[in-house]
Amino acid sequence: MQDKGDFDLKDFLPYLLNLAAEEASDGFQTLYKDRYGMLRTEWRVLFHLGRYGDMTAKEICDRARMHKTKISRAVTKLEQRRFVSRKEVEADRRHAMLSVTEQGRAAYADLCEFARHYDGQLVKEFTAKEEAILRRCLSRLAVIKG
Amino acid sequence: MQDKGDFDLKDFLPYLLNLAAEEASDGFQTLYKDRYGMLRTEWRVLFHLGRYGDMTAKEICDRARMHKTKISRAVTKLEQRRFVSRKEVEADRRHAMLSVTEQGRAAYADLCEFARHYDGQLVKEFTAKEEAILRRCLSRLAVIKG
DNA sequence: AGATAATAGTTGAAAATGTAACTAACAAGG
DNA sequence: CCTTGTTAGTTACATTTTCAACTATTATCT
Repeated sequence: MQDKGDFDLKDFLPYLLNLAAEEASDGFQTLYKDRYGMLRTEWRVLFHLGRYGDMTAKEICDRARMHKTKISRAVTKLEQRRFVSRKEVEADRRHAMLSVTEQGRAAYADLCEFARHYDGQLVKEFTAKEEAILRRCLSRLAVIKG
Repeated sequence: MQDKGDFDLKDFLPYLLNLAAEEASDGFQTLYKDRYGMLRTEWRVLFHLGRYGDMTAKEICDRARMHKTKISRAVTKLEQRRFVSRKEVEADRRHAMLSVTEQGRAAYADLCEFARHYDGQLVKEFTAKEEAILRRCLSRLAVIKG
């Protein structure tokens, strides 16, 4: 360990990111959990459908970077709770087109509203410049491997 | 959603943070997994002991912000693999003081070395200023609730 | 001292996740 | 067509996490 004594977990980005992510998710999590009985995966799926329109599970898979089994289970549960409906595609019956129901759209709107506000709270003590840099760095980290 | 059409998941900090955290953890994860058969919880416990010296499970609990059951199980496994040893405290036999073994220290050193390098890779395309801001923002998010 | 509360840590069951194997539908080459 | 390969999605099983209950030990209050 020679001169490595100064290496702290707080200097280690993966750790910091995980901590920050957990902390930041906490407050929002309780909302979709308690109010709608959703898991994070379910909220993500609902969001993708609500935000980008009808699509198949595969498309969500690619966009959301979630494993297909997670999506499969999330869709099943969202369907049971009547937040999402599925309709087989005539042309290719392997797919099913997923749509948000009325109820789903209401939940989506509510959650988005809160998310928006919540996001604002999270960054409110940062300057505009800090916020911009933070978001930009995160975006790059989220896509590019080290 | 009226005028909320521009609200994207990519603008939502908890999502961005989670994505970035997952992505950033990926490369490092394989190291402690494949080379030492460790889980993330175990690596964290080992790190805390290696970096900050002997302490009880409770202390790790507070420092690392991990649930006590996670730590209990991590310690058990680390002990089985001879990375950590435990010694009852005379004064209060509810506690057990945890220490890193020779073998544990070697693993710790190796992982730290890699972590250090890995961290450098992650930030290498950011400017020094961006990096500083990123770390500072994350540190604050990691502690303060929104 | 004796009853009660608090603390450290463990254990067990339920929920969630990850991995791999599977089914069903389509595609393409012979 | 018919074999082989690919793709979308589901299911089964093992691992991990979470939550609640539990044990053992110490602290506190009267």
